[in-house]
Amino acid sequence: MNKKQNNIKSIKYRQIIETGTKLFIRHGIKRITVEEICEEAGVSKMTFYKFFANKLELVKQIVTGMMDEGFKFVDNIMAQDIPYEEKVRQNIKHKIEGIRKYGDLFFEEFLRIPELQPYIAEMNSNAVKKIIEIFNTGKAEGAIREDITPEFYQYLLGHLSIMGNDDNLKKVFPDMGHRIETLIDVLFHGVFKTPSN
Amino acid sequence: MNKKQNNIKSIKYRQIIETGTKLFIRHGIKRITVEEICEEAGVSKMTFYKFFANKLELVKQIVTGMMDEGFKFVDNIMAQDIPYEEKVRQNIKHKIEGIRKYGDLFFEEFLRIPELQPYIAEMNSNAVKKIIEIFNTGKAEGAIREDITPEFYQYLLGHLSIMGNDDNLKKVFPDMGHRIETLIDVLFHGVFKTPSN
DNA sequence: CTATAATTAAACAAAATAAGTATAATTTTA
DNA sequence: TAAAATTATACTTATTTTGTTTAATTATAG
Repeated sequence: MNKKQNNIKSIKYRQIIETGTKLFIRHGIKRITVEEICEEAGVSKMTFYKFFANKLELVKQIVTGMMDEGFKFVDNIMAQDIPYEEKVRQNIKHKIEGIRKYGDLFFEEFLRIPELQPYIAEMNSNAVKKIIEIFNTGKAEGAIREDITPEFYQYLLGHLSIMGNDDNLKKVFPDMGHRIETLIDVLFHGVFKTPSN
Repeated sequence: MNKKQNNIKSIKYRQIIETGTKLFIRHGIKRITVEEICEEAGVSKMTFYKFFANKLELVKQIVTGMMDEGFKFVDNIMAQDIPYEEKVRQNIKHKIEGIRKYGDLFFEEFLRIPELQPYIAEMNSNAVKKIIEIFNTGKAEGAIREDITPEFYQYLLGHLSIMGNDDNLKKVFPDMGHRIETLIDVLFHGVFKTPSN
């Protein structure tokens, strides 16, 4: 009746997650085999299959972990006593840094896996909910212009992300921090109620 | 009787070589499939197998091409009218740059492929021959100290290569050019007959 | 110390992927 | 426009990967 397996976040589990993440980032998902992850993580195949039904379940849990971390970060920022605009800026920068850190290879392959489409849709929905939540906070605080709709806000955020990772823009602003700041300044100039408008 | 296939270095052939090299450098040899190379190179599988019996034959031809290019470079340098010591310096720098450019992944995997061991041994033997040839030129020109043996010369070169790619040394001398210059200065100080000795 | 849970190692069948070939059709090129 | 080069497709065979089963080993809590 001793239930040690309740150490759900056991050391082996974390080793698999970390190694999987590392290998997926470097080589993409399809190139990496379960056995490879096990060897690199110093874990037997049986242990892997104890925690994950298959490779795609591992992928899901990695992404879920990333999302959770992201939500936690957002919540921390939103609880701070700083201007709303500053909160949004920090959130955006954190998100884009995350995308950069994990690289395109992993995300782009992840998004195209047919079996994962329902999961991806749900993650997306969660993300949108969070964005709307932030948006509503801004509205409530009177920090966002009245005529900006949530849809347009989302649209701006999406394009900010695309532009922030654009290779041409990287040539113009090589430093990521500066690039993102500039993009926020330009794209969100008319969104926030600052002294200037 | 028209023999177009005598375009041995045809455009398709070069595309396969280039794409294969690129993919092997990024992901190593074992992870890359023949079909993947074909797709990326815009070439059908049949064309691939016209030029190469299999993936390892492609690997061989890539390495042979690299070696040939290296030998050509050495011959050019040696034909120039510059001090012997300067020739050796340029050759060493070129070789180490080559190793860096192709990265560890490709070379390390390449060197461990069992089926390629005879080929590797031959390439090695050719390389050693070339080194000895250069050494003998130096001896003939009186540019190398009398008591330096070819074996010791080779030993020094080998360790120069190892040290030039050492991560710890990279922290001390981040710039590769400076690092190699310094190593040559120190390790070969007693090899060349310079005004100072 | 000892029972129990956790992990491993090895062997294995089934599934999936990759290799390599044969054929006919299409495209290039001279 | 005819020969050569290339492709597309379909296919068989080989190899790799998956996921499971089993028994043995290791770690741990009481």
